Amino acid sequence: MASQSVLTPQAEDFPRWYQDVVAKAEMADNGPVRGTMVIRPYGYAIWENIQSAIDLRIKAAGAQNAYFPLFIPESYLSKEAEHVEGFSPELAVVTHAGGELLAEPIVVRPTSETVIGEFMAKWIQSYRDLPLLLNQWANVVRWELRPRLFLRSSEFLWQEGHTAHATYDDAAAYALKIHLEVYNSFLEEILAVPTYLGIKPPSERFAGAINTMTCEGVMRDGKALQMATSHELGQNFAKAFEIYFQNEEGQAALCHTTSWGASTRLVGGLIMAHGDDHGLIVPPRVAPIQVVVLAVRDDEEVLSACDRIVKLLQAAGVRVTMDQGRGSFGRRITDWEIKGVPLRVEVGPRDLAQGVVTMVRRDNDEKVAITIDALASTASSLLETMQSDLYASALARRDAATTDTTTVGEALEIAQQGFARLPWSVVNGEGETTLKSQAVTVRCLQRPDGTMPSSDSEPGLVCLVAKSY
RNA sequence: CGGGAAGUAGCGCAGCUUGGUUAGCGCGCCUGGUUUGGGACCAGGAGGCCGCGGGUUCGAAUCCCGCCUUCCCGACCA
Repeated sequence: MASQSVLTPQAEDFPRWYQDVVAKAEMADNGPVRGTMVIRPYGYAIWENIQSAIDLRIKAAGAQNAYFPLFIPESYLSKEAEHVEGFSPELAVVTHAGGELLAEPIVVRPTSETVIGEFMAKWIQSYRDLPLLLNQWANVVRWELRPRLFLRSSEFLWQEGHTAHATYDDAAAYALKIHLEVYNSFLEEILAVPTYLGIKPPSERFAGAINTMTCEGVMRDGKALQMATSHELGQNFAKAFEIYFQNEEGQAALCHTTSWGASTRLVGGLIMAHGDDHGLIVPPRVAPIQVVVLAVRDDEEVLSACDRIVKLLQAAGVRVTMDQGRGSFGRRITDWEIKGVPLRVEVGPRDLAQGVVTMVRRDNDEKVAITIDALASTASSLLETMQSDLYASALARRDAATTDTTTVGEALEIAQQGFARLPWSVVNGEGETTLKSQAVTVRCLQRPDGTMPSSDSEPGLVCLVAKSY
């Protein structure tokens, strides 16, 4: 019997589909306070895999992990004018503690440029202390008016990097290095999500930055999702927090700082970039479970074969779990599909009689019979194939969702379903206002060949516009 | 934060208009049995401060007020 769908089909109602998947795949729940999120073990396991892949790259880029406090004096925020202006609407402020009204309110960090700036000033004495390359894994709070699990929650988890450099060039180069070697590398190689790399137009810049670089993902409904950002902060924060160093000539000089972050939003991006009507599709390299070994029936011969197979896969370094064969077969398949486990190994009497197992790919439902001898090597290579196939199909969708155009009017129409690419000179100014009035924004600026511009004033830039999450 | 809709068992819902036995149904869950190659079946069972607080009333899931939460559309954002 053909199963009726468990999830709302994407084409019928994409946001509903998203919520269904998050709930049914046991990724997350809403917390009791509006906008808060409970991340369930399966969702958290994915996040942990994301974390370790990003952390590895951050360390390779030379930054060190540290931890700064959740509570920030309100006065710190005010030290950088644009920064405080950008963040004050979404701040959570503690006014009472220990049963008393506080003399100075305490802000729950929305990001940590300010506290870290304060300590950079203290720690940096000479050019020999530079560059100072820090990162922290933390939770932050930004009061959200329209929350969505993983995509926008009032409290979320992220990594925020903060660096100080002696020169503008060094700072700009480092922010770009993070953008490419940490974020883009992670997105392509691990999350299998192709993005548009570019810089934000001035209107979309981080509050207090002189340049913001972005990785804009294309979701399956054609909307954009900012998946990671890297900022050049110039000397704005250095001035506000007096981050000076003594240069080789013995003179005092202001540092140039950067900051960059990626959050639990990546989990939402993964869901919306790869998922289909049957549920999640988790790329093998981030999948907490890469292979599920499914006993077709609950009998001794089948189960002991499954046991053997699990051990073979574990020995080959595959993250594998076993489904004991209780309950109906179809039901169990559906459940694993919703969770997006890349490979399913079905083991039943019919397979065993022929000395094989059936291996099924989650992304294209392709089934192959594999001898048990060849199982581990086939699984490993199929996982790698799937990883690159997922990237390739996401890339094909990205390109199919993008249309070149020349006018703001056309761009508006295209942006109802996807991305429009057009000259920045056409949009810059009034065009941007027109787009915004219909919830369409400039996601990023690029050179015509798709590479990163060095600034928004470079001539001949194109922009990508879309609706966004 | 503005406009709309909604909150009844884990999930989806009926009941509310017209207040009145013990608040129902489907799925899921538990027990036993039969099953098992794409959401199985039979029998039995557990599970409810009807979102929270107040009011009206002899009596409130039902009527009134306030708050909280969720969803959709905007403005703000990783």
